[in-house]
Amino acid sequence: MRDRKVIDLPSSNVSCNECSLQQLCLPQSINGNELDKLDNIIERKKPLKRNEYLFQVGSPFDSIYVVRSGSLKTYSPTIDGQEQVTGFHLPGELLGLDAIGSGQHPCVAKALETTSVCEIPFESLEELTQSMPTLQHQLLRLMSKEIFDDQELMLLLGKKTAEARLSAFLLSISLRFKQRGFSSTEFYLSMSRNDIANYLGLAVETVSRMFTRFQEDGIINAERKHIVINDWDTLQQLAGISQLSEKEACTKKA
Amino acid sequence: MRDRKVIDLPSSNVSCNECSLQQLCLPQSINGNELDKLDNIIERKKPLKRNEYLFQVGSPFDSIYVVRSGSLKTYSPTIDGQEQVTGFHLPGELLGLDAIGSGQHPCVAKALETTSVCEIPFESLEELTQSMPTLQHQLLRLMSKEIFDDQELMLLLGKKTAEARLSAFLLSISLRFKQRGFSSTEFYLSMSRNDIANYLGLAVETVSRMFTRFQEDGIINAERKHIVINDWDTLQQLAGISQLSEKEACTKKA
DNA sequence: ATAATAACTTGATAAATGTCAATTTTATAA
DNA sequence: TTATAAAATTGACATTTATCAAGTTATTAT
Repeated sequence: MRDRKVIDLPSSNVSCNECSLQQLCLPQSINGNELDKLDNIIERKKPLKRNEYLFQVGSPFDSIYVVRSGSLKTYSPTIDGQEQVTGFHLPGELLGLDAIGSGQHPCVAKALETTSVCEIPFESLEELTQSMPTLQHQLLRLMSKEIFDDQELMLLLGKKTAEARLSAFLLSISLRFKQRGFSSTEFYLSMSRNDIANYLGLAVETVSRMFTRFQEDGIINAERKHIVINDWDTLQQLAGISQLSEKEACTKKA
Repeated sequence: MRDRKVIDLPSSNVSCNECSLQQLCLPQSINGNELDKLDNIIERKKPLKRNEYLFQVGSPFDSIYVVRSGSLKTYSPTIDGQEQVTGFHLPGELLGLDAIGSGQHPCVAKALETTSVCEIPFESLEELTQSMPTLQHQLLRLMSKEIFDDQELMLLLGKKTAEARLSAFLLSISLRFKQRGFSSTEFYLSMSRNDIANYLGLAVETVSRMFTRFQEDGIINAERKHIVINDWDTLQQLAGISQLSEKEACTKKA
């Protein structure tokens, strides 16, 4: 996938100003002087290696995080020792918004590959939003989007067949790669089949079978984590969700 | 249930100051002078009758809403003409937070009974939060809580048996009644079995059978919408640990 | 490079839940 | 009130997906 990227992912010390993720991130639609202020409160942490944790369940909530490069999964442990994967997080996406209410992280965030993040201390961010209405608005928008996205997933989990779930998952990933300037038809999945199954509320075996079937039907090519989408239209039909709403929610500016 | 209520639900023209829902609502932890300011931007709408709409899919987003009395359901139409119920909303709970991002309501809000709401124009609210850090913080907290709650539901839909889903649903409703000063062990459900099934990602028939089984096992008394919870502990066990407790429950009775 | 481990795939079987159909009960409207 | 429609329940059956088991392929560590 690396050779297919259209934009460069920000390396560890680039400022918001120079960051290619600006349009997907908090800085969207804030400008020069204000951007510098935001930039000043952001801490750029040293990259996480695969399987390292960004935060654990119960960790005190101090900051929200934005993925700069790489990817993470978040998951909540259940009473009976299982895990429920609640999301995958690609560059430009926020983590930790679910902890503001309680002051503690309700889930674990674990790097799926070498991953670097920006840390945004929440108190400073709140102070900053007091004098920057556009920043506040952007924060609210991003939180709202997360609520909206979660509801889409609820719909998926509640109503859809295994086939539709995997289709929707692949389309979602594809779309998000596209928004980040990568190919939407060929990419590497950083998460395991197990993670995908868990996220979609299915057994690993079911997911594996679906991958095989999609490949047999010529809809995709899947060689382990390397995915090529051959037939976007069929995939959308199978997913049975409105790609419209998804696009609008992601690209439209309020 | 009406004769069991501990607090009075606010009637249509009571101010935030006098409102019994203050501690569950946006005003939480803001005081006198500031409360008046919030109070001033809030519009108290005339009550909705059963089956009337608060907003429709695609309605422009101008305001968020707080339930004063009664209840609503929100649902999203799917591409194939189905509906997915995304939530039930009791007094003190917010609606419309999922529309901030796109500027359009992605779901329908429909009254389940005679229902009155406070309308809070979002622009005014954003302005107000600029000078009221505590109000901003409370808004962020409530949005965060919604994200958190949605993730809980995702977990339910992804991982749990029908038994666990209905248990968790009943416990959730019970808890929310309790927080509002009503009995947590005896209440009326304002939503139909169909709505519950849809919300939980189950067939109506399955929900109906579960109600019957819970009743046979003495866990609850369910006469249509009138619910009495007899055995809270078992219900919690069922909600938490699906596989194990399920077998116990089966051998216990059958 | 090789062994050990983890991830993935595939098949057979079982279990849970959905679907269809019929009936009863409750709610709504004439 | 009675007629009509809607909601809820129950049973029989079908289907999807989970589970169990085995084997294969990749990844990691020695």
